[in-house]
Amino acid sequence: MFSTLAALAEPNRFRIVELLRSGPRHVGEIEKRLKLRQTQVSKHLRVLREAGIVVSTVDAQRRLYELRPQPFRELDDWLEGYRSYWEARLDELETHLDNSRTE
Amino acid sequence: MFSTLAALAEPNRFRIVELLRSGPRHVGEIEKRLKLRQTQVSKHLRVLREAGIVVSTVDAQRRLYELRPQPFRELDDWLEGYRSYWEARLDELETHLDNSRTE
DNA sequence: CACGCATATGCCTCTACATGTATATTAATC
DNA sequence: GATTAATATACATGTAGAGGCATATGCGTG
Repeated sequence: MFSTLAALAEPNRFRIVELLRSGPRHVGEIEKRLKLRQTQVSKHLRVLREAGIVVSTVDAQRRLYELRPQPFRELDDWLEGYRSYWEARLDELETHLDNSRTE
Repeated sequence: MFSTLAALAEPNRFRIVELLRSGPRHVGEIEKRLKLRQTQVSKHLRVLREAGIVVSTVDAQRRLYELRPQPFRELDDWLEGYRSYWEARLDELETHLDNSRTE
């Protein structure tokens, strides 16, 4: 869970994930689309791979990267525990806090 | 969104959030329950506060910290965009990837 | 108003990580 | 088999962040 969150917390990795949502991509595609250096892309993909967020499949001399659903499911499962919490407060719109808020 | 993810990616902050899920707590309570130093707790709470994950209300010389629902809703909304993605693959169980997986 | 309790902040250190540059690896092509 | 394309890795550098320690701030109580 931590590795998932940490991986997604980095802006460029987040962009990569968002791009991969539209379908698998080669490293070179990611590089061009997001205007990143090749080494940056490879390194970020490594972090994403080690976090289980993507998998790569060999495609000739290139590699195709693709999202794995599992970490997203896990995140969703974790959030599930908070859903009751925030849904209970939907109507309040947090106005009861705005009065005495510190910041 | 990044500040939310970054805040949650830190293990001790994650524990604080998990603790607060059961209800608002004072700093001292968090300190004892999670066996952290007071300054650690205060600093982590600051990060969580700046990320909009918690709010503090003054309670005499103490401060009561409480979760805000909004960041969780935002995370959920973001995940929503991936739900169709992973639900489409629920049946496959990713077996089609295990064959050629690189790692 | 002096003291004590609860919490926040400043400073220091250490480690982790993001980037850049150079180079290694692997596969396709001639 | 030498060359080129696609990707990965090693090394160096800068910077942000987490923890520890000391101290400041704020509030209540005597």
